[in-house]
Amino acid sequence: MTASAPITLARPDPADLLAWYDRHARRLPWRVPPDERAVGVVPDPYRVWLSEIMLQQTTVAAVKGYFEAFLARWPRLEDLAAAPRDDVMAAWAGLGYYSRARNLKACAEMVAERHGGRFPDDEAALRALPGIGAYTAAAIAAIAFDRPAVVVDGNVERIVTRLHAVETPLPEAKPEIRRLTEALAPPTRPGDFAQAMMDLGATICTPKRPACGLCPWQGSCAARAAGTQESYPRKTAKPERPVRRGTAYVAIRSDGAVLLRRRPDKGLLGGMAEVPGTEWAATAPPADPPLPADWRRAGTVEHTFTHFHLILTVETASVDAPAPAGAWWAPADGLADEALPSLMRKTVAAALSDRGPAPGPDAAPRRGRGRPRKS
DNA sequence: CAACCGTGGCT
DNA sequence: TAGCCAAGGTT
Repeated sequence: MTASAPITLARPDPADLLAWYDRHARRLPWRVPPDERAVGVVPDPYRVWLSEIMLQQTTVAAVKGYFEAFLARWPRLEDLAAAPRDDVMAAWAGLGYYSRARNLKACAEMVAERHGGRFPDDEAALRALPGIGAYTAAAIAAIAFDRPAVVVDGNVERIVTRLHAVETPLPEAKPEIRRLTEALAPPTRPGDFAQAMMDLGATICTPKRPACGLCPWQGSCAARAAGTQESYPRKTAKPERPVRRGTAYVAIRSDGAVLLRRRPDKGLLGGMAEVPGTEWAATAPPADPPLPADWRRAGTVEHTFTHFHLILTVETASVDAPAPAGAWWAPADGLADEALPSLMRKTVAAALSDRGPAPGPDAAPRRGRGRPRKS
């Protein structure tokens, strides 16, 4: 339900937003800016798709380096389709939500084989590809092909619930928000309109302390009129995160190599590499070292996932033995090329730093993204 | 359909 | 600084 707005509140005009976008569009590596688009420059669907997958639940700041690294290494869709899956997983390491990387690879292969290397331009066909849901299908259709698709993401939800002071909490409010967005969308420039909404949400209509004084719709916003903009969108309370505990074993060979294994494809960190360890449970599981050795405690690593907090006891030992079945020794200078998620990088770093002063090139705490280097 | 699935930037 | 939370998808 929507609060009744004062009659002095003008209806938000999409033309005002597009005019704002023409002047303030962010320049992003995957974007064709409005002045170029107006002159007939068309976006590369491969880049639009790659950026949209990376941007799912992920900030622009975190994506930029990865996007550029992927594009440099796999400039075209066929390159990505032909790449070894482990290379793609390793390049994705640190970005999170690793099913995206698995689906990215599967999608590239599917488009290469079943669509002749060209992305389809309609929502239904896009929606059928792995890793592409309702939002991403609409975003690619609108941005890459300028098709009149209605794009509803977190930015749009925030903007629209503020404009109309929608009292229904998310996710209940989604159908209502979609109707309001459809009513708002202009018949022209669907790609620019979608990107304008995202830029507005990212730079003006921010979750906290929105810059309403700079907003092209400041005279049309019910929440702004009431001074309650920060309270939208309403959300149902999130459950608190339980704690899980486990032990990780960092075996270090005399040449510095580290023992790794692969996690199963499904579930948490699926398809990624890890050091051997116990299960993670509410009560610490019993010790289960991968090899007989003189294990000693190297420290503790804490890591917060989306739905639980992990406290990992790190044990380490010097081991010179063949790798157990299913595991392998990763050379010390090759760890950067392994598909190690951030948790496991922290875990290995804890063991190496405990091991004493032999600070490798990256024993120091990483600032910014430590991951996306070259290759 | 609610639960599951990561991480780092920013306040 | 400790939370908060981001251009969602899949099952």
